[in-house]
Amino acid sequence: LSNKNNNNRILKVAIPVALIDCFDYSAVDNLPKNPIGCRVLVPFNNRQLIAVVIATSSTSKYKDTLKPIIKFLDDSPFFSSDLLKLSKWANDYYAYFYGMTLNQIMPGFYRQGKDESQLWQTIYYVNKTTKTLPAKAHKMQQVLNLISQNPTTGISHNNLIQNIKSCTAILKKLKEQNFIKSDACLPVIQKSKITDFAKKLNPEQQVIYDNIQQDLNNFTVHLIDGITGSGKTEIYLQLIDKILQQQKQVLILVPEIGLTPQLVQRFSSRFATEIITMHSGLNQTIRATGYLQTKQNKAKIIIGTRSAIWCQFKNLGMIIVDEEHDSSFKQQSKFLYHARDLSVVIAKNNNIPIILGSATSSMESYLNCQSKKYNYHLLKTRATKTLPPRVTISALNNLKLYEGFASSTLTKICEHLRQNNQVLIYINRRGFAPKYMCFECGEIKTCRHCSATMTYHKAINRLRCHFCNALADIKDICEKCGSHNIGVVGLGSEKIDNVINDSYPAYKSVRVDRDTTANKGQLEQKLNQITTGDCKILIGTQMLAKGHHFPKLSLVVIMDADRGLFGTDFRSIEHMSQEIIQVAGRSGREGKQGEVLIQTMQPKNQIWDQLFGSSYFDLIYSYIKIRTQHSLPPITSQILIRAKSKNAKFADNFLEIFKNNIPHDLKQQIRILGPAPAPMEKIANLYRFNLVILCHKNISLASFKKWVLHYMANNKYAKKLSWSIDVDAVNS
DNA sequence: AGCACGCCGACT
DNA sequence: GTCGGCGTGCTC
Repeated sequence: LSNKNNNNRILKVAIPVALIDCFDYSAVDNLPKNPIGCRVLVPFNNRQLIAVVIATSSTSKYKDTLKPIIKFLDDSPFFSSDLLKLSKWANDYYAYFYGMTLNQIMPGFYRQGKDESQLWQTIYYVNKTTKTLPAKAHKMQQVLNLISQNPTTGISHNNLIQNIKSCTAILKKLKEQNFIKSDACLPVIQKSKITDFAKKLNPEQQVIYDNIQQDLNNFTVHLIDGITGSGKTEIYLQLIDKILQQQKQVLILVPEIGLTPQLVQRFSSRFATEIITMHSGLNQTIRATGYLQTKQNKAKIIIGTRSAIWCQFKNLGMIIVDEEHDSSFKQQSKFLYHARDLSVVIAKNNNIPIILGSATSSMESYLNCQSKKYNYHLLKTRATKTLPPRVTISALNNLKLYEGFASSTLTKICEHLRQNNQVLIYINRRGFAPKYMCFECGEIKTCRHCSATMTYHKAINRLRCHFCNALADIKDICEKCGSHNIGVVGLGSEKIDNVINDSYPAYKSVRVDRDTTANKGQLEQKLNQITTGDCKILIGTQMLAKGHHFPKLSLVVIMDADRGLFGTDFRSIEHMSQEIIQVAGRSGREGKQGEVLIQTMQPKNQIWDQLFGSSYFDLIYSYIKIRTQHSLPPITSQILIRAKSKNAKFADNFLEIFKNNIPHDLKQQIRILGPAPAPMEKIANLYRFNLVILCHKNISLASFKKWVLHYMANNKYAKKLSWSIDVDAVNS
């Protein structure tokens, strides 16, 4: 083995720079037994960078100019061959630079060159000894007693200093005098305790469970299309149980873990096993520890957000992607991967089942079911025997509104509150009012840096841009025409909150939006207030629409359902449908039938019938027809090429020249739209332009992507603006 | 990507 | 005379 290594002393490494080729270096000292996948520190230009060995070789075309590496950072591969294979595939599919891809998927802790020894904890154990401590050594005795309480497992340093302040010196003394010994190891995951038991599945759930359960040892993709409250999670839980019995690991992906503490709680109350969470809210050390625990097969259930797919599983048995339609599975910067789609690749590589679940499944998944790539499972009754909510379409036409509310809406809210139920008022817009307008000349205050109107925030009595966060002072005179007839237009969550407090002073309300709920602690506290029934009226933006479970909620009011009906993006009608179905699903659980009230200026629009009169599948099917007519995704594959620059013309020209440079043979297979300004043309002083590439689904774009990457890496204008290649973009 | 080098204009 | 703007080239 070492002979073989000696003949392959040239290392091909992937370096985190925007360059396509890997770089060759010579290795001086002994190589690790298996160098491929190890991190190395290399000299690069005038810098030192952390790179990853992806191959060894006996030759290099840079033979004469090879530099030696500085050192190996691992003595065994940090990246398994499985992860190298997956990341290479993802890198090529999403058209990125491999060195940067590897850098991105590495936990921050390891990206900084640290290694696992820095994650170890010191554990103290008692030594069997006949010696006794001096009678006066109270603190020593106290520390020793605490350590003695855990004779077999020992007690960690961290745990000790939490219990007894500043005992480091004492510990040292105890160790010197042989009263205790210490050992270093990874933190142990506390097994969760079972406090909740499996519920009997209803016939519909049972059929799905049986179907999936009969083939748990092969690659299969299942879509569970189940309305809110239909009991998808119970099916997941019972399937997970099966996988755990096989001693295998389970990965559960959720859109935003910080927003769903209830979900983690639900999982940990059902299994006596090692459960960890993986998301960006954790600090680097905790995250790296979880990563290692997963790699060592010590973590059995991994609940995480999109980045959790880059964990190295030892014995993965199943993947679950909850709320699979959610666009937060798509990374929006740098390496633009889709965690749901890559999960399917991971399942395939591991020959294991994967379950996608949602009440508002994505078009992509429906299409894959239609083409029999995925297995389709429908859950159409609520598991708790609660009737689906009663839906009222409330026409606002020609009505005199009270601060955005129809009087019938206010009456309805009263009715529900009197019955001691909770009411949710959904307004997908934060701030007090989205516009500040001159009623004389119609001038609307826009952001200096963005092509957006500024939102009035009453709490600070200033205008704020929701795209770049810029602030502006209120002027009581129009800058354009000098009129004093100037003020706010439209509704935001802050205003609704004010109106509700004035209208229903007897009932406590809570507002959940990014302005009032900046950190996770606040959200959890507010969710608690809601669950205990302390608050009667909930006012919220999207934050409240996702995945939460409010047992006492009986009425959902959707203030402004028309927004999104005529969006610029071809996906906006789909997103609006998902949003309304998701928020409507919050009402009526635990046996009570809920009610949903939709305020609209378009009561005759057929969308309301489609949304609530038929299945979500039928609705999506009607959208699919439209996409088919226009050859839009997901009927076709799409690549979005973005360019942004301080100079609008420059970004526009850049894409135009790019378009004209596409080789003829590659042009044959694609359709090009644009370049055109992005829907939000200017954000933070940068002008954004898009070029859309569309292509028939069964034509490979691999060579096109490769060409684009080469073009960008070698084009001198590409360095003067910021560009991205977004494969399967979820927004424009 | 990120950094050095080098060329040019505008300040002490 | 020098500071710093950014255009260009290079990385095994």
